[in-house]
Amino acid sequence: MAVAGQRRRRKEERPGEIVEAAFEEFARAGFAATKLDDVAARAGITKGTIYLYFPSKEDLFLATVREMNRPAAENLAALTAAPQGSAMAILRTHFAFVYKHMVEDRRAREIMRMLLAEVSRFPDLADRWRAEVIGPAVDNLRRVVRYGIERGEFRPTAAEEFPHLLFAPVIMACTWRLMFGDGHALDGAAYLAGHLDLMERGLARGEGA
Amino acid sequence: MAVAGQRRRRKEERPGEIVEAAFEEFARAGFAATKLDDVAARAGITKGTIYLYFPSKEDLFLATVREMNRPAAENLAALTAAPQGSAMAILRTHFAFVYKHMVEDRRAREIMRMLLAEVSRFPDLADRWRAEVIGPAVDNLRRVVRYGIERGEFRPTAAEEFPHLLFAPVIMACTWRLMFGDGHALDGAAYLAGHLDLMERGLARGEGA
DNA sequence: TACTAATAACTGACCAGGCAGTCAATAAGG
DNA sequence: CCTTATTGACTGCCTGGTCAGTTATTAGTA
Repeated sequence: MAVAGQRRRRKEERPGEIVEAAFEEFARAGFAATKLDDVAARAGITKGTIYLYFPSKEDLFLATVREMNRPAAENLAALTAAPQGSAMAILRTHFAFVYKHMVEDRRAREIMRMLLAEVSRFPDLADRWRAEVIGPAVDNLRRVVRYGIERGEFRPTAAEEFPHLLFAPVIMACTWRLMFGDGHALDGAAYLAGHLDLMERGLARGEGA
Repeated sequence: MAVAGQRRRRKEERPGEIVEAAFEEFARAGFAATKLDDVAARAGITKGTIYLYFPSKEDLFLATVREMNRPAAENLAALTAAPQGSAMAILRTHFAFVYKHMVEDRRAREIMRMLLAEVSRFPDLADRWRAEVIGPAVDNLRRVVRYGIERGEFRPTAAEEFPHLLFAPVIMACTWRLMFGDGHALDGAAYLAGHLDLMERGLARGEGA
């Protein structure tokens, strides 16, 4: 938010500032209800300036979602190393990381809300998201489950076909918080610990097998 | 969708038909992007008639969400009977039911989308939904878990504090389908079976305890 | 250093179209 | 023929998008 009054030329910083402001407005009100004048005001500029950098409201929205997704896609890459050691230990650190980045980070949550709300208007957005973020995440998780099974640490379960079952509590916490606000947030260490505990017992090879 | 041409007076049926049409339009486009002319056209009437029965677009939206929620709230009541027999058996029938009504029923899914998308515009909507639908569902689930623990069938787990952990795969399937469309739907019998299997092993009292 | 010219980032006033909400006129039905 | 459900044309506001003009900044000149 620039100081009012003085006019400045800042070709380099503008796009980022506009996207940042747009994210806040789109997350709050949704695509249709967001006014570009409000976005401009939040970025400390006027509506005309937005059109110097983005050809239309739709393009601004697409750019915003893509930009906000970038860190998720990048962080994901760090998780695809070849597994070694206890599979359960890998899952522990994996989910600790995922909670940090999907439940506690407001941006990731709001992206989910925006995508859910606007899929009908931007159909390819969800497809891209699946291809670039969610798909790899699922594959990654599946790899760890397989590794655990091969290693004799886990029994064979549907989690191999549907790693989503393991991931589900993350989405639940995410959705809960989106729906009922930070005040009723569900997570915290106890929730994660409970998730991991149930998962461990659910996956573990039985004592007598 | 009435036949075009003839004009009819149907005071009794109108509100229901309008709400039905409004649901389709709101679910498709969201609150802000929905045009009352489109709702009217879908209901086979004109915009003016809507205002005979609903004072504003916002009121129509509220009525729509409330109306679509009614079956969920009613069905829920059937599940609150005093538990008896195997706790796991109760959970099985419970989740079979819930999948039918939250994942396979398009309406329930779309309601979730609408609520998620419009919470910032209708803050009390989510609160009411929590108080009347979700809250009781969570309590109900918690009761079953407690019953299983008291009965010695389940070990004490975080599922007592967070029944959400058990419910999470439902939300996951729901969200997945909302996001990626029926074509990529995740559910089916295998998913539910896998969910139940992991849950059973996760909750079960260990062999040697 | 000071002054000028050229460039282009930025503004703000302005349309044009769209849509929520209104109401006098119309016609269905008893 | 009287009541009232329904219509559809109308209004006023709102907002995405435009563009001629303004001004910060840089390059060039003395």
